[in-house]
Amino acid sequence: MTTSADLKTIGLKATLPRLRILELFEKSEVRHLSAEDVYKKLVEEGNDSGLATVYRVLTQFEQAGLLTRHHFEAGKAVYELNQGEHHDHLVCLQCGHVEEFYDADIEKRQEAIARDRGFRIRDHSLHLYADCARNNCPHKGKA
Amino acid sequence: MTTSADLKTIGLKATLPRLRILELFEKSEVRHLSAEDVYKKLVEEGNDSGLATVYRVLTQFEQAGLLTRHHFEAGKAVYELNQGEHHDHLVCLQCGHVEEFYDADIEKRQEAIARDRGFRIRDHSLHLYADCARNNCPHKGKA
DNA sequence: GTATATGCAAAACTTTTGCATCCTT
DNA sequence: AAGGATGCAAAAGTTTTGCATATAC
Repeated sequence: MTTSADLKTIGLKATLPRLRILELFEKSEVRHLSAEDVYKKLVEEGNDSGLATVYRVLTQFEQAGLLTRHHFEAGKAVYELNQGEHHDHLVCLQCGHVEEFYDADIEKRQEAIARDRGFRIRDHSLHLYADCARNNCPHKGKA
Repeated sequence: MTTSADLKTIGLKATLPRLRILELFEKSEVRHLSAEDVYKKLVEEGNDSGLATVYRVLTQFEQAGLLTRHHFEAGKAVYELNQGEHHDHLVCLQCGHVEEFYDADIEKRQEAIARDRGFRIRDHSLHLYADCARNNCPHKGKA
């Protein structure tokens, strides 16, 4: 749980929109949310909120390291709570479900590849796009 | 080199815009081009071209397997010629230069990870974002 | 009280679509 | 000749920005 103090620590005033957006990510079952997703949820909850503020807050949170931004294959960005542990993404093309994974071997190879070429990795993204199951997508039919 | 015949093979008429765009990718030093990049180059060359056509053609070429689309971290898509050999990308955050690489170990691990979870990989993207060298970016200073 | 943040509306960008005209086959 | 392709303009979708008002400290 993130508190007002945490926001101040990163140099941001603990305003209502910021607290609400953070809480939303912390309580959401769906980890990856777009600006539009966040905006809609805020509106559903009542209390007015502006889409522009959502974009501004998401950007600030990303710069502060609270959220991580991804682009996947769609034309818009999605954000997820940054909980320290790095992971990559396995995205089902059929139902859109996202699973996360971490593989130490892959991480090591990436480091080695960059080092061999004289690069220092700052960030990376690995997305596997796949079909999760035949007709009955376990995440679609939730069976 | 791609010819009119190749376009017909994939069910597309060999029109001037399509031939010009394909040639552009084949002759370009920069492998990754956005729709806007392509459009500008066509305009520079003379002969009128519409941005809408560029988008349509790029999409068709991608569906036909001639081009591959990537999203990197910017808000727009870039395309590159699909020359058969799969590869991943190492992008320099300082100078924007893109190097390509292929690592069999990583490919194998990806397959294994997806298989373990019951997924079948259709596509994937691995992007390493890094700094290529200290001040004198080899690709910036071309030294 | 002051500086910062918000909300609204307008703008900037990327991409898509409708439609009359043009070009390839 | 016929159907698909193009170009223009308008629209749709995402993200940014200007500015007056409201809020946190």
